[in-house]
Amino acid sequence: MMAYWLMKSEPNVYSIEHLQRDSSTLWDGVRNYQARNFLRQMQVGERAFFYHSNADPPGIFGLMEITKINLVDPSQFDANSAYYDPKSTVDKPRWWTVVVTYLQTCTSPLTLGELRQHYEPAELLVIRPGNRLSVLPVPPEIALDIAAKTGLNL
DNA sequence: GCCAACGTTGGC
DNA sequence: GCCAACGTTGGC
Repeated sequence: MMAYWLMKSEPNVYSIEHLQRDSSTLWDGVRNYQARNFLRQMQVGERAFFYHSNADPPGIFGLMEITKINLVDPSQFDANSAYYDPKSTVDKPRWWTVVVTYLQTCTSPLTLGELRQHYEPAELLVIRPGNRLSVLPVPPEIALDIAAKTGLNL
């Protein structure tokens, strides 16, 4: 079944504009087991909303496609990386990720405040108070509704 | 296995 | 910059 996702990035580190310029990128650095488990569920061709976190305003700014899956995140082995994990080994990696490809930038972004107005925290995990996951599923009905509101073609 | 201390996330 | 929420670590 086709699933929809939401993936967070801080725009001063890596924004939807960066992804548009790069076309594709390896989504590395996720170091939370629950988020990693969602990454491992992703299938080629699925869509993910690009969410700007720690931003003004925070919200959904674009759309991308999952183009490569089940990749070992190389930054876990790189002692010079901020994402280095000394407990991870090449034989037993802990962290996997995907490659995402740019599809679209929102004609009108959906801010966190607007998401809170339209949806329920029980349905849309990103608006749950205290939520800290950087990779989250979005129920298909909500994904379609978000696409309609933001001018994105799923 | 418990839990206090600590670190990180991310909205405001 | 503050701080609440939450995950992880490590002593016991």
